[in-house]
Amino acid sequence: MLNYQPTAWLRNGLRMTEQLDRRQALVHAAFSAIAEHGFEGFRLRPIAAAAGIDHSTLHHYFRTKADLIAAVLEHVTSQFEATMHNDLEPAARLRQHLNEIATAVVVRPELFVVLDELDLRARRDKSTEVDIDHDEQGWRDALAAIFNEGIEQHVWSMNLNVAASVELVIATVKGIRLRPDKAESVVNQLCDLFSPERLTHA
Amino acid sequence: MLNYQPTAWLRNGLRMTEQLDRRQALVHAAFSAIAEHGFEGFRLRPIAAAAGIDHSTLHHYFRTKADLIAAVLEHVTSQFEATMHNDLEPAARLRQHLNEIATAVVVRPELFVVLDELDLRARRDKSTEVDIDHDEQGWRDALAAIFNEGIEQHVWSMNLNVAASVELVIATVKGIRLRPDKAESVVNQLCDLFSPERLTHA
Amino acid sequence: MLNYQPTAWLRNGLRMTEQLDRRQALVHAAFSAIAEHGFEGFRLRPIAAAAGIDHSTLHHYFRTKADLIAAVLEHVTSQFEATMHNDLEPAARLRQHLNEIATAVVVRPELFVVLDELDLRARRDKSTEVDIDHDEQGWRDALAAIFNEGIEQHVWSMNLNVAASVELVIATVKGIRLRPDKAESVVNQLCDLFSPERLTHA
Amino acid sequence: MLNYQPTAWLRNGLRMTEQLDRRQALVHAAFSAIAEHGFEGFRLRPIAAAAGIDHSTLHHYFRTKADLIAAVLEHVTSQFEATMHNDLEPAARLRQHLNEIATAVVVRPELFVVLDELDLRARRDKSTEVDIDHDEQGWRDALAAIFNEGIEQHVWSMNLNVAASVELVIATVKGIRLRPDKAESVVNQLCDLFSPERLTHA
DNA sequence: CATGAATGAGTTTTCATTCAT
DNA sequence: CATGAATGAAAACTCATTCAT
Repeated sequence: MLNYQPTAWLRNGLRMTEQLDRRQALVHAAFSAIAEHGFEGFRLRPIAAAAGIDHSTLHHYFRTKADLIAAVLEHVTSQFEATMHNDLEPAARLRQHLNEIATAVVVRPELFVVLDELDLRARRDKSTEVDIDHDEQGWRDALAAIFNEGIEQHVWSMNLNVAASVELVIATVKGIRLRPDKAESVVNQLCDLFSPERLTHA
Repeated sequence: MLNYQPTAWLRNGLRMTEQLDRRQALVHAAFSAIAEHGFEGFRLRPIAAAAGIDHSTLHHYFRTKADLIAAVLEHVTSQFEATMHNDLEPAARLRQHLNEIATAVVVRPELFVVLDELDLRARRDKSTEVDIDHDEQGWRDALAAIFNEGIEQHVWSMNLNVAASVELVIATVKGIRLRPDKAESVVNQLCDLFSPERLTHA
Repeated sequence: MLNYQPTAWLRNGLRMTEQLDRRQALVHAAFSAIAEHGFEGFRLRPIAAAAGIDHSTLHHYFRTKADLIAAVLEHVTSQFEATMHNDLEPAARLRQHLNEIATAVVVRPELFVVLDELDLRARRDKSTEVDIDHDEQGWRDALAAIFNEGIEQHVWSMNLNVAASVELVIATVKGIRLRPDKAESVVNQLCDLFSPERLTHA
Repeated sequence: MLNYQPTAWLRNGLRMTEQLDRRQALVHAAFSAIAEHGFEGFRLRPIAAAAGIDHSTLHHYFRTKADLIAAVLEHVTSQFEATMHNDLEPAARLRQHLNEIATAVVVRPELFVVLDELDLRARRDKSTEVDIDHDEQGWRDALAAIFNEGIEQHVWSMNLNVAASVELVIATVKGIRLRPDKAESVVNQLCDLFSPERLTHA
């Protein structure tokens, strides 16, 4: 049961499309181009054209191609200020969080496509790696908090390997990013496996 | 508990580096180049140079860049004739299979890096998509067989969503592909969640 | 009796060689190259070099080779805004017109060489064909006007096949284009055959 | 009234298609390729393929591309051993000859297309020029004979400029080569202009 | 005679970037 | 800010030709 009401982080994304200055227009055009053609086919001229300016003018806003890519990366990570619902109990919070992600994968697939391109790129580009890692750490911490709290509240057994569970969630989300049609069922299956009724009895 | 003894499929892969003709040399060079620089920086001249031939001779073996990429794709997928241990009981088979993958991610990370590049590329290139999908379907079927057999043998509850479980496993593996250091703990955590002692009591 | 005073259309052509901007310089260089080596040996690099620019800069002015050829074609056809001397009586007008062409063949043979190359090329290139045909139609009409007027004024017999005569003139001119040394005598011979004193008595 | 019965020279051409050895097959393939794509697009590989051999084997038969072209030229000129009907009176002979050419232009247009390509090429290639000129000289002589005989027999006035008339005929034929649909009416018009009834009275 | 492999010089075209205006 | 012009390095690909087998 996907919730098509975009959450805070998605509204944030949509709001950006209004009142954007030229710099933002370029970042958006670049973002879309990467989503569509990947970095392999990422060229500056079409970006400038999409923003309605000459391709040499683009260099006024971004000195080099790398600078533009950095801006796109920043744009993408800024979209992931996910809202954790701290009022919910841990298991529900995990489910809610994963469902929001699944929804986002369906509603804004390009965001995840570009993220994947950046993830792959991070292997060759240190600065990309740093930014991505920083962003990911926040997520990692939030997930760890859920599990730790759950263990504290005896929702989950003390034997639960928190670090491994966090990485499992992250890996699953990353693996499902490019398959929107399967996102919902996969996160549900994962939540079911983490379901307290089952695990606490173990 | 990583098993550093490469399995059949990995030995196969390693054996390939000996006694290779020119065509294979080119595929290998291309494979390595993609592993290192991704498709973004994938150029033909260095490939030819690495194989010790003139760049125009490369076109004697592969008419176009796309042809070479197709050969790389084939090379990569041919490495994944994973051995399923059908003698083991389902849960152990799943664990064994995932452990082998985790091992492979550590031992031959480039294989998974290139696979990831191809996965991303498949979004823009139909023929890549077809080949990848075909390959993935075999995997999907093998995993489904594990779960179905497990349910039949009452290892897992009849309520287990087989399709979703299969996709969860696949997503997890894909998500962990680029993080070798976390591969083992993540697959173990996933296997634990699928562990019969827990699920059958639910 | 060649008249070496270039007519309006030739002067126009000669004037073009002064004060030309880069685009024109490229068209001129291309024109000369085609005149000298034909399309068979027509390469872009020497054109750029002749215009004193890098060969990549050429693409700034003409996106493709075909674009440059189109510009050459336009340049060539623009040289043929032949002046018909409507004040003369039909037979004299025909003679005058053909003499001007004969003169031009001698004075600017390259123009006719390139035209011939384009004529042959038109067989394989639709857009070239369209432009050439359009240009030729103007000529055809002007010639038809001469003959029709001549018949009206009883200079020529009503039995004169106008269409065939027009085509005969055109064919003759085309056939003589590459033989400047024979141009004068051929057009004179043709005019003599069309000479009224002879034909009206028939 | 075109005569669609091929004359000796055409039958000759058709006979060639039977019992041809590999060398001839290559020449034929080259001829067709030039007819279709001109020298601009004339490549050896497709020729070899059309003859069913490897492209390097082609060099066994023709050391260089130029050698193959020379063979094509020879093939083409060999097709023009036009039969002059010396039994006819001069004017009829001219008409008969031109009609045969007009027919040929319609029946075997490729022959004339290639001839035109060669004509243009002769401007840059001395050996082509020599062969073409030699061939043309035979034609020139035959035409001159017609006119001279005609003058002798008082068919045409002594004032007729034989050389100019010969060139006029040649120019007309060359000019009409690429326009088969107009060939008949043009040669008829030319013959009419040379018609004795008219000219002798002048 | 036939071929597959190899080459080297060359083709058009692209693209990020710079710079003068 | 904005642009058109220019560049240089490089891209993929082509092709006539040679040579060993």
